[in-house]
Amino acid sequence: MSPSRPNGLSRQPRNVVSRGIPEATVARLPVYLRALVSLAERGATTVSSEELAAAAGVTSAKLRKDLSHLGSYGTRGVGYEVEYLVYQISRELGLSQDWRVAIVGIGNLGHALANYGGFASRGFRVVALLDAGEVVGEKVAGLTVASVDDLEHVVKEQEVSIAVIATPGAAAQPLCDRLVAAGITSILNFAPVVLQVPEGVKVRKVDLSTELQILAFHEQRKSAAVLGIDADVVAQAFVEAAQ
Amino acid sequence: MSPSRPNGLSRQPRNVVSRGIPEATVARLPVYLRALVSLAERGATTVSSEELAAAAGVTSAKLRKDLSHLGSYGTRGVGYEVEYLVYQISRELGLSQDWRVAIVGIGNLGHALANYGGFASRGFRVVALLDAGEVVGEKVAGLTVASVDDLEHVVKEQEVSIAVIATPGAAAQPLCDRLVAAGITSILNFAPVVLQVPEGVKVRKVDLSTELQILAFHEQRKSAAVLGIDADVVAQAFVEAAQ
DNA sequence: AGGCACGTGTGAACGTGTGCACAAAGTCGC
DNA sequence: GCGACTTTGTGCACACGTTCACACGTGCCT
Repeated sequence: MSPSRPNGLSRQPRNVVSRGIPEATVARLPVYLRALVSLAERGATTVSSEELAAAAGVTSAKLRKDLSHLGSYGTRGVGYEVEYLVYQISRELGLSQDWRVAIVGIGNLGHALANYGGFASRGFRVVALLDAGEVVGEKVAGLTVASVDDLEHVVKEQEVSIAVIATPGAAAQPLCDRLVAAGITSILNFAPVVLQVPEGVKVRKVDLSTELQILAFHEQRKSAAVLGIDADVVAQAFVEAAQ
Repeated sequence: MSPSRPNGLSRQPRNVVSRGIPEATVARLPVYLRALVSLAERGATTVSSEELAAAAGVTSAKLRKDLSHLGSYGTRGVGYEVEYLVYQISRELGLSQDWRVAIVGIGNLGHALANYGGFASRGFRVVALLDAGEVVGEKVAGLTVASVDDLEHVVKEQEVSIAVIATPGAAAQPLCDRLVAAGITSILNFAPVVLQVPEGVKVRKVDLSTELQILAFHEQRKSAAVLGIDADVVAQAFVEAAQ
């Protein structure tokens, strides 16, 4: 039964990517990028960590540490050259190439996503729309909606590398399985379910009601705090009253 | 010059709320809740940490630790009673009360959000839609779209406690300022900008292209790894070629 | 040319989050 | 009722992330 194995083996850091860049930093790079582009449009040529941090909503120390993971792209006593930094972050995020995106599920949200201009702006091109309903055959945002029956074919034909799932919850998992089988390894999921995928497939989830629930939690705490009430005590009383 | 002050003072933990519950745990509670409701619909009355964890996409140890922050609601040797746990998590998240939500910006995304059924399901009620364009006066999802000119009035009249911003980037900050001035302290932001808000106001951001960029980063790394190439080396060569 | 002001890059300390492994606590069968 | 089995709740160790504070590089001014 071997009660205490040494088990110091097979430990691979999963949150740190390759030889570099912590996950938390990666998640912030897009924010920096947007802030930089915005600054560039306003004509700025250099920017200090303090300024950029303010624009991105983080502290300057965090920003500097994040950027230091990409290399030493700043100049001491001056700051960072905006254009050069835009280039470096874009490159690191892989935005030099064009990513071909398919949207699965053309309901309200799918429509909105298809028409959303923000995709094209930075390296993302929506190349396929898929649905199972009456929308099939219609033109949406310049593309004809294809049937999910042809999913495998469309994915291969259009060389899709990222899929966006915007279906009702029940349809998401089966479609996800088919996408994975078709070779997709990056999925952005808007459906309110936790997708089960094999190792090597990356899923990111965007969930509206989850976000609202987190806000509600904090809002509730605030209300209780204003009244000078310990929320836990209230909760306890509530439980007892309910019993 | 006092080279090393002890400086252990005025340190208040900001990520831990009140007397309890770590932020990371709060972010997962909605996921557990959904998994539990789904299980309940399938007729389950009790569930083990192992099962629930699988359904929620986390490890069982993490789940147990998360739930332990709410109290001891499980039974050793058996598991958790599904219905009771649903109740406890709902209560903790503040879903016992109805949250009144306003959506600002009724474009493609605003439409989709207004029609999204997932809101009503758990304590969230959309009570106001606001826009500045031609949509004003139209009926969307059973509500008449009001003008943003009346924002302050509508917020007060409808007792809005959470605002959702779904406008273009440029409009977001001014509207945010007005919402905050009108007393809103919880905002869900879909606009592609970092909102600046005073202390005490909680903003959560959902950003489609940010998510795609994070996926692209990992996808890029994967491609390079498959080819047996160190991505950093490629990047370096790329930089040199560009100079 | 030399000092000075400025701002980056980073080592070290701290706090938060995760994973392991097991004792405590409960149930079920006999 | 007692023992074997199951599963929770948690102490501990470690990994990750953030913050602090300052040395050092860079440009500017005299």
